[in-house]
Order: sequence, then structure tokens, then C-alpha cells
Amino acid sequence: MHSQILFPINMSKGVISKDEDYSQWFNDLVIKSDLAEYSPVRGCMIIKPYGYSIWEKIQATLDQMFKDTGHSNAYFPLLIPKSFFSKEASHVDGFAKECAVVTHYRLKNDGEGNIIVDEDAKLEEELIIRPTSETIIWNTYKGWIQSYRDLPILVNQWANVMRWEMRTRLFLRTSEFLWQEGHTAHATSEEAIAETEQMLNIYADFAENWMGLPVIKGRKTANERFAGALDTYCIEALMQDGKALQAGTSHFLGQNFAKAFDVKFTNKENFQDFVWATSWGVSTRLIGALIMAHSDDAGLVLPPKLAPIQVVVVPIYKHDEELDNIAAYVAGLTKELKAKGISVKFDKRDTHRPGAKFAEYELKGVPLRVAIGSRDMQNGTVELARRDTKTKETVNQEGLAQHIEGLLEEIQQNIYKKAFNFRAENTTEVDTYEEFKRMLDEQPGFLSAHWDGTPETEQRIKDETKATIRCIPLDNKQEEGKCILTGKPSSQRVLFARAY
RNA sequence: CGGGAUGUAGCGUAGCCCGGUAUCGCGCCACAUUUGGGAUGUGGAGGCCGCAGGUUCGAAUCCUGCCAUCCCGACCA
Repeated sequence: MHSQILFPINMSKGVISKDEDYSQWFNDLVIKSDLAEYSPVRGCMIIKPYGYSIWEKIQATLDQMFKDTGHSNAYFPLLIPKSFFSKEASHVDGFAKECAVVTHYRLKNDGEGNIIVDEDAKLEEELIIRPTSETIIWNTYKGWIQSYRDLPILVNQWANVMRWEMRTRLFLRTSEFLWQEGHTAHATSEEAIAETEQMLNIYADFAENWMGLPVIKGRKTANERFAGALDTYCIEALMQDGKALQAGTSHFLGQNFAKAFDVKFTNKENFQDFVWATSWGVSTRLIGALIMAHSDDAGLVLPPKLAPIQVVVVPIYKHDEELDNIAAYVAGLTKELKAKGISVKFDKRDTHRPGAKFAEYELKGVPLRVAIGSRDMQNGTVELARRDTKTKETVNQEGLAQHIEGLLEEIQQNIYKKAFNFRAENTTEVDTYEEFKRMLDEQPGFLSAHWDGTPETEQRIKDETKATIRCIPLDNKQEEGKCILTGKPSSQRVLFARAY
């Protein structure tokens, strides 16, 4: 049966080649594949139904993972009193420059048909649109915690936040974005650290097994740490242009927020102590990662586990009787696939020709396409096309659902493998600063190099090359070496890259 | 906030130097013929040329101011 043909899919209409202009390619793809569009508000995007359905899949999967590890969802207000931000010094330093502030609560008509802010309706205390919720949550936790018996508190919130970024990019950095933020409170430092690590592992598991995105688990250096954290863990991924993307973070906050908001509890020994905290989050940026890691000039390439449509069926027919015949068969196939939990779309629109539909679903990254015409109906076959490998084959209708199920699994793994190989090919150990700089220009990617451990050296390298330390990998082997910049002794390599 | 660019139909554009109510393509609508990789023909609809002033008999075009968006940088998930 299987005649495998590589179908040369052309560059999609209106999408520039990824090699020609990577940023433009990314923007074109987001817009043309119908994930999102620009809104009237600077830096804010409209997430369209197709894009949002990917987010819903991300949400549903992670939400279950959080619940399976004992977390519950709650919701805290969008607006935070300004005074809350002055309580944790490093936290406010980190976010002050990018906060949107609500100062008034009323508009009025100026008598000339213009709507203006009513200056009489000025707020006593300004409200900040949350850039993150640590402050309001810790202010709340103060009232929830008196004894060790009240701990741990394991709460997550799905929410929108706003950071007035100077420069925005669809999905990667928008002013408003959707995310989840977990905020937990613990009786001991050990327990909080264990929680921080557990959530990092959940993120890594999700990235690799659902998104098909290989990630490096590691810790941030002091320079790159979250504002207010003692330790920031992260997962770092490599995009197809050789730039790194932080895909998720998990912070060990120590007792910083407990001290700032005076959250004490009485422990088993009847002593008062401050509570230990963590926070962790991933955002709609994951969709950006998904696009940049896997897609090509013909459009998105979505991993089956997160694809809103896993299989699309395109009928090819000349007369209505033929369509009826095909539709009857497809109804049976659809039923079988749905029983296996596979989402199917039967596109029988007669307003578009098959070729146009093929192109459309390639652009949208649908993993598998089934085409059925009268010829197939006579032969008892269908044509199956894979988005990831761009191959198509003719297969028997018998056992098709089974075959599709297996293929989807194979595609999921293949997408991961491809990204994994790309990362391997673009991760280099370098031992001199010259080589470091040369690699950044000639073959950007992860650079594994020795560093003397000082913030000054890290900063200088950043200033001179735009590369930052993405993380100190968790599974790092200890090895004697010399810092690429200063030549001072170092005990391990760290991971550098230019990043989004 | 610095540098660059751009605003003309739903989208992409020509016209601007050298002033006379706007070009072409895609898309859209109708009908017909089509349908195994982005159909074809015929007919049709759609525009306060980003906004506000100014110059002029007359402004998409010249002048002034403003606004917005995108790209590159510094900042950040």
C-alpha cells in the first residue's frame, strides 16, 4: 500500500520565509494562521478562537497536573493598592517601571461632546493593575495563617496580568498576558524548596511531553533572579533562530514576602516564625514558544497533544452523491476516532477547493490530513498526509483509526526529537572568549562555558555580546575550568545564549 | 526612551518629487463552468487617502502640528 511521497509545500501566501526574516515570519504566522491579531491598544493582542483553543488545552493539562499535586485554584483582584508595592523593596524595584496605574473612577462629558476624566473622581489611593500578585496574595495570607496547622497553603490562580513593556511582541511579550501563578506558603524552608522543585519538574514534563519542547532545567544567577526571590528555577528552550526562551519559572521566595507582609505562624514547638514561600508561573508565551520551536515556512506545526484539531478530513468529489457516499464513511471513521479521544474535523465546505483546504490546514498546523475521493472509495483507501514530515501515503480504510492513533503518537515524538536534535546541534562547549563571540555570530545557540561566578563578569559579557547566562543547569557535572572572560577558576559550566 | 520605517477599500499596494476626488492585485458578492495541491470566465459592490490645521480656485500630493503602528536597541516572562 504505502507509496510515500514528499509533497513540496510552498511557502504559504503572505508568510515570509523564516530564513529571510525570522521576526517577520513569526508575526506573519501568528496572524495568517488565525491565532491572534493586533488590538487598538498598544502591546495588547486579541487572541482569536484558534489561538485561544491552544491556550485552553495548555490550561486544562497544567490545571490537572496542579490538582494532582494538591493545589487548588482561587482568584484575587486585578487591582492592587499602591502601598502594597512599597513593602518588599527589591520586588518594587523589579516592577515599578512597568506598572499601569488607575487614578480615577469616573468619566464625564465636557459639554462639547468629548468624554474626559472627571478630575473630581480622583482616587484617594491609586490602584495598580497587577503585574503579578505576590503582594495582594501575601497581604491576604496574613489573615489565613496563624498556626502550622494552617500550612501548607497550595493555591494557584489563572489570571491576566499587565506589564507596561517598552517593546512588545505577539505572544512573546504583550502588555497584558494570560498566565497562571501559583503561590504557596510552607512551615519550613525545606518544604518550600521541595515545592519549588516539584513545580519546575511539572513545567519541564509539560514542555517536553505535551509541547514537544526539550528544555534545560536550571537556576538563575543573582542578576537574572525574580524580584524578591532567593532562588529562581527555570526551564530554558532553544528557538529555531538560535535564541533562548525562558518557558517557565519557579521561585523560592524564602521569608521575604512573609516578612514584608508580617505573615507569622506558631510552629509545633510554640515558637513564632515567618512563613516560607514559593511562586511559579507560565504564560501565553508558551504559545510563542510552540510556534518558534516547531513551525516552518508553510505554517504552524503543532504537537498532536495540543492541536485543537488533530485530524482533518477533506472530501474530494464532483457530485453530491459522491459526497454523500464519502460522508457516510467519514461518519463512521469520526465515531471511531472520537472514541479514542482524537479530535476530527470533516471539512465538506463546497465553497473551497481541496487544494485551498490543504494549504489552510498546513498553515494551521493540523498534524494529520485525510483526503478521500471517489477513487479511494472504490479502492477502499484514503490519502494520509503528515504535517511534520510533509509526507503523504495511501493507506487502507481498514484499521485506519488504529493507524491514525499510532501516527499521532509518532508525530508527537518526532516533533520532540527534531527539536531535541536541533538543540543538540546548536549547543556548544566553548573555552575561550574569542570562540564564544565567534559562535554567537556564526552559529547562535546555547553556549556552555566556564564563568567565575561574579555578577560583574556576567554583566560585562552581557554588555559586550548581548548574551546572558540562561541558567546554571541542575544536572551540571562539576569540572575544573577557567572563566572565559577573566580566566579565574570555575568549578562548572553555565549556559549562555542570546535570549527573547 | 533612543534609532529606523510606515499609515491610501477587509489585506497588500501605485499615485506624492511635478496639486485637478485614486491604480493594480488578493479577498468579497452574483451567475455559469469547475473540484486528487492555493480554479476560470463574465458582471458587480466597496474609499471623509491616519487625524487636525494651513497654503491654494482646487490637496492623497505642498507646509505645520499631532496620533498610531511595526522593526532594531536598552528593559522584561
